[in-house]
Amino acid sequence: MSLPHAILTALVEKPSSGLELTRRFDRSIGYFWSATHQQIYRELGKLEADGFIRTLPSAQPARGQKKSYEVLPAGRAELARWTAASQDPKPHRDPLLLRMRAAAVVGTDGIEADLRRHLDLHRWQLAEYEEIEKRDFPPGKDSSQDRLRHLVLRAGIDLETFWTQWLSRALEEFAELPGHETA
Amino acid sequence: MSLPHAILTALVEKPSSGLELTRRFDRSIGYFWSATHQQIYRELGKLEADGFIRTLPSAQPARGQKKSYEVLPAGRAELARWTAASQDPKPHRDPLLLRMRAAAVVGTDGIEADLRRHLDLHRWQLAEYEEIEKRDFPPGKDSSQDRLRHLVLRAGIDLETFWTQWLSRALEEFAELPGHETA
DNA sequence: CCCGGTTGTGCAACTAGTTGCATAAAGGCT
DNA sequence: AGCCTTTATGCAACTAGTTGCACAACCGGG
Repeated sequence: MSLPHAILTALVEKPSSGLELTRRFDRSIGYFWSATHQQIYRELGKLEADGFIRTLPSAQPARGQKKSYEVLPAGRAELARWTAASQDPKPHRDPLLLRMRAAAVVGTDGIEADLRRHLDLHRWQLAEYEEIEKRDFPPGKDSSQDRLRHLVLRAGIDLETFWTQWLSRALEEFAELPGHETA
Repeated sequence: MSLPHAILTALVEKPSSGLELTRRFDRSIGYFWSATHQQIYRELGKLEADGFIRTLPSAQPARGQKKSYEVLPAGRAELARWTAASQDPKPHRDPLLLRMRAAAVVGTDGIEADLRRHLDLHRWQLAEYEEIEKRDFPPGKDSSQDRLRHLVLRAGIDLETFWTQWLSRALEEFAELPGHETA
């Protein structure tokens, strides 16, 4: 049940319309909580019905018209409650590790190319994160808010670093496996 | 669509009943692809209907009776196909990072205790993985299968190591935040 | 011998997330 | 004016996963 809170967080940071939220999810919050525009619109409806957000008075509500939302005090309170509440970590689900395990029993034929592709994607994501770090967190920018946000970004950077290293290692390992095509 | 393949992998490794599979998921495959017994039973039914697995002839099928399954050639072929097929990485979803970001806007009150709890859980999991590594992958055990399985376990170890480090750092960071209770 | 706990299998309802498509206004182009 | 693309919002159907419960056989103790 995190999507409504992801949206509340985004809206507290800055009131937005559904599409603006969708774009912001693609760029920043979506790095650790992705959502499609359909999910977002549906959830905005629920949040409004619950009295957590409201449409900004200025905009007239018509289909195809921009409709911006802002967080109400009740929404902020709910967000604070959820943030402080204890939550059990959900078990991981990683198809790539699963495939590696499957490869151990049915053979590694064909998986290598995809591993390379994933490696490229993770390298690309890592570069993007490092770009953001350089841009948004230059030395000196260390208010409480900045420090916390930087911490979150660091998690992203470290995770991508892990994946690039792990995938590199996996590919090296493959190269040493008997029956490997060295051409 | 990974659960059926997770089950096929487990069954290729060793034919099992639904409950045995459930237990094995709790111990090993579940570390990166968790599943409840209900999911497993449902999926076993589908896999049987698809002709990928069959019940071992010996057992008589009655409710409350053990019913073991084994993988048929078609199942093995499907597993090989899936393993080799290219798959796009699914976007992450991490509630803890989301909460940290929310904490940046609504304050860190109350989240610290849960962070400590998570740190303990990750430390515990890390210790378990290291135990398994010592037990199952002593030096010298390095057939192709062992190397691949070890690689998967290494991913688990490295990820837990990352989380323990990140959480420790987050807690240090908190201690330096203005308004932090030092008692 | 029957009663309660454990083992094993399973259904049904619910929740969350994804996919595909529909609708509407606005702006440019000819 | 008519048409095409882009921006913006939204519904409906589907898929995957979770939760709660039910049922059946077996096994031990009083």
